Amino acid sequence: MNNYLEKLNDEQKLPVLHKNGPLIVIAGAGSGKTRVLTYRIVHLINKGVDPFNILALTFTNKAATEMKKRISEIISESISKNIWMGTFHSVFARILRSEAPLIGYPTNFTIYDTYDSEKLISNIIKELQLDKDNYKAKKIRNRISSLKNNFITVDGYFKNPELLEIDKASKTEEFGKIYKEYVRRCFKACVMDFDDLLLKTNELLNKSPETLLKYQDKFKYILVDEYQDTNYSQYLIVKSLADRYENLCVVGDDSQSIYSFRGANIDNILNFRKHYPDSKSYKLEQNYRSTRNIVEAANSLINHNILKLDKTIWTNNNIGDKVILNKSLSDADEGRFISSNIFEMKSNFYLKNSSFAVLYRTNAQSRSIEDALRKINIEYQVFGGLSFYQRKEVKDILAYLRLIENINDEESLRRIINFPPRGIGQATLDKLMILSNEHDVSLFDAISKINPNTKRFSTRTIEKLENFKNLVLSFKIYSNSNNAYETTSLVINKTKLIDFYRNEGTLESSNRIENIEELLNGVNDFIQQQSEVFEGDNSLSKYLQDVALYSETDKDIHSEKVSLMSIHMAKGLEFPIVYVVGLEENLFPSIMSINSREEIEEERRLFYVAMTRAKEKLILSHCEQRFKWGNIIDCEPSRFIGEVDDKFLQRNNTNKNYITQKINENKLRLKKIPNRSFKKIKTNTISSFKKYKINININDKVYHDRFGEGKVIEIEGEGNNIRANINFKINGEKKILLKFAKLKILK
DNA sequence: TTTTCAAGAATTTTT
DNA sequence: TTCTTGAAAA
Repeated sequence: MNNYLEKLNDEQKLPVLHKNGPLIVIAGAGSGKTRVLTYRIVHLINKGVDPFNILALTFTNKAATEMKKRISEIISESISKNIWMGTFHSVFARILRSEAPLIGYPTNFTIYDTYDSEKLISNIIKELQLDKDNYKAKKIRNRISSLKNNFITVDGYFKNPELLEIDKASKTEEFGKIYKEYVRRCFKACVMDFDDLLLKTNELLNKSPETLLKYQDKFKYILVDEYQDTNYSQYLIVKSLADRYENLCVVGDDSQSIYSFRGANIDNILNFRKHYPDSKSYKLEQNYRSTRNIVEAANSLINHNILKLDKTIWTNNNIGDKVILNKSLSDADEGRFISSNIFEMKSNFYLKNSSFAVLYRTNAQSRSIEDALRKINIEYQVFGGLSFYQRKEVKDILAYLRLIENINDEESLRRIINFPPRGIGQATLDKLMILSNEHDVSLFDAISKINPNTKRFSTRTIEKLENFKNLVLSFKIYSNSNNAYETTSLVINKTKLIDFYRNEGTLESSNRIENIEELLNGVNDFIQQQSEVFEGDNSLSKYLQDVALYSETDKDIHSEKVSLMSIHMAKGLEFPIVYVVGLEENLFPSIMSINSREEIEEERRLFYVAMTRAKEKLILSHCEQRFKWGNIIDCEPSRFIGEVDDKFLQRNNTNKNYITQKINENKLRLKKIPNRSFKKIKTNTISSFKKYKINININDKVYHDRFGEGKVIEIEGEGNNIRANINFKINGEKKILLKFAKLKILK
């Protein structure tokens, strides 16, 4: 045990040494917040607190892992592993896994993500025969989510005249009906959505005083990171758990509250002193991360916000370069500026790709940056957007797995009952739904309730349904005595999904096959990890639990790649060189937020977060025109640019070749750009493709790993789509995408 | 029931 | 532009 207290400055030491009772730490960007949390936990343990009695709630799983690692380095891993640490969602999912029966749920409940919930809601809207122009599934889901995050149940909704009035005014009088049915269906399917993990935890703690007491006694010390982004439900949970001992430590920065769309309530942090009158308040104001220019530029921006706690962030660091402000003609131009700038800096300062991050307001903006980086072969990694686990083929296989685990899961069943096609269409599904309501059983169990005499189903259909049922049941039995990897392999083999995609033979299906293989590798990694953990659990059930709460923020940053991500995703991270792109009105601040002062303030905080990610250099960028849905749109510079004090800015005037660039760009646009509708996971396949491109000719004899020996008949397509029609000796004629095929040319 | 095709809609951030 | 949805054809 080294002397950790020496590694803290005076203002950091105070909250670490604070003994019992509530405390709040207002920690400016880059002020060593994680360090304080880490050392406070170490200090508590040092002073005799049992690690079993500590609960630390973080914003991402990665942050938890990171903190655990740091603690392990100071004290031993055998001690630190006993601390409960994780996101609200994962910690309380874990608790619900054992306590769910107390609120009528089984322990093997499935967790729905946003997409699943929306699907279910849109089904309900259809069933209730509501006008879908008025009742948009997405909006309804958001509304349900925000009610749940404010701990307003269905009953609470119907008892609240104001809420009813709102729905009446917006012509969605039936909202309550949808909410009620949604909750009923989730319950019936043994499903919780993200918001339920918090809402049901509150229900559990309210309903069962013994359970509340049990966890109050267990978690004698509670620490909450990123407190500014907690919602009301989370506030309630923390409040009930901390009620007995009041050893609650919350850390956050009101200037970095950026999740109100997810229910985050900045009042939680602003009113902490009111909620806990006996609490002590500490401030961390010294920034260790960024140069003085960056810190002060960011300060000058955030000073435009009215709603904030009083604090002054300062730094002892070097003054550094001024913040660069770039103006480009178009989004493509902006991409080119960034890629060439990265290239230049890399060679001037011997930097790794991982020193750079490009941050944007919306995920869609990554494309122009990706294109530009790809063109000059700079490796990059995109975070967020369509994540791996949201891809169709991956979700399909997960749906099989989830159905195996929880046979009542309605959405998973709907997803795969006819995929790959087995002749069970909408009409059959509708009838099955009626049957399930009649007998009050799940969709899956409704199959067993079919009575051949009632003639609702044809014999042919009954047979198909029976086959499906038996297939799933055989998977289920197999999974009881086999691990997650073996079960997943079995599912992939028996459903012949890879063959299904192989037969399609398109570039897209090749991509899908790759992703399925990637998923299988992921399951294998999981098995490996579990084998290294004491009493590891390699069951399907454990795997699904892990996957449900995995998020893009948990993804590792690759040391040889430039990071591309939304600003939201960049929270908590830092990079030597940061580009913030698309600083234009209606984009940043978003067009959705320009109508209210509060929302503009949140956008400003978002920009503040973006700026303070940078350690050495910060480059801001905006364009005059942007390509959007096939149209060119003129863009005004963001109001935020003008709010950064000019003395910290240096305007970039490198774009001398405006006109030639514009002409070239238009030429490019006229040329049909190859279809890029699928995002790549592995960026390196592109470069390997280039090598193949030229090598193959008609009449070449080739060897393919799967199909064996064959002869090239024709070559067609362009760019990424180049395909060779090959006649294989054993497998016959097949179209192969050169981008992915590992072909050997035989002499 | 499945496949195909055309018209229409959508554009914010995520556990 | 790209994705979704719905109707018509097979």
